[in-house]
Amino acid sequence: MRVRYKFWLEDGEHVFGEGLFELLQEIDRRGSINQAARSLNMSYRQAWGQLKKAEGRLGERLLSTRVGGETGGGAELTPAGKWFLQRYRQFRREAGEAIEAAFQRHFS
Amino acid sequence: MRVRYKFWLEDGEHVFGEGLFELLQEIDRRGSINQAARSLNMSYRQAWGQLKKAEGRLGERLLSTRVGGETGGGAELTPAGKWFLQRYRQFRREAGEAIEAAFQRHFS
DNA sequence: CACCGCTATGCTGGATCAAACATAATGAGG
DNA sequence: CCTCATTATGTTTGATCCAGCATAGCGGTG
Repeated sequence: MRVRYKFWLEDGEHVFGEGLFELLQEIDRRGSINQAARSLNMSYRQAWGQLKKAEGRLGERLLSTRVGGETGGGAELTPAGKWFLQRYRQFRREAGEAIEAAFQRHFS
Repeated sequence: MRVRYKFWLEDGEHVFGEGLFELLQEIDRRGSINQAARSLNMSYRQAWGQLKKAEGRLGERLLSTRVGGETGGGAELTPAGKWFLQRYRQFRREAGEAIEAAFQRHFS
């Protein structure tokens, strides 16, 4: 038996969660939505939809994108995107550890 | 912006979570699945299904039930049910508080 | 013996959420 | 001007979960 969990940020509606976190992280690393999506084993369509929705709800751009050109185009995080990514990474780590610790204390 | 979260216990599959917790708590308080379900604003059908599934996966009875009689019947927690209820209540509180605290630290 | 409140289940239609498919457009380079 | 990798969307199909309806049986009580 083990504990599972998920958390996310809301502002009325779902705004930022695990999926978006991993996606941004991978885009930051690889420089394109497409490659990030593939590396996370999801479709470009899905990744793009998630990003679009989040940006709409945040009222803020997370990515700046380019179309065409040598590499076909690409994406990189805006300052707001980077801010979220880092904040969330830290939060996520601490929250996850706390949950695991509480689980250990009470079960097992 | 606020944080939302859920957690649950798995043993391969989902075994015990928020829904079941509230349900057990209410059954413990009221002495019947039916009344517990109504007070939680869910159908008896739904409550019963949840309980049944959980018991199946745990391989353990959480309730002992009576059918017929003066009050029509009723349900009360087995020792295993009480054990889960109390453990989970404590775990849940601590985990929730830890998550909120981490959220405060990193956002807001 | 009819009634009441409860346990105990089956079934079916809807609703929501994800996956798959399709297509347009961009801009550097051969 | 054609190819290539990418952004950018619409649409459609499928799958899965949830809600509501229906029904049966039990055992006190009036």
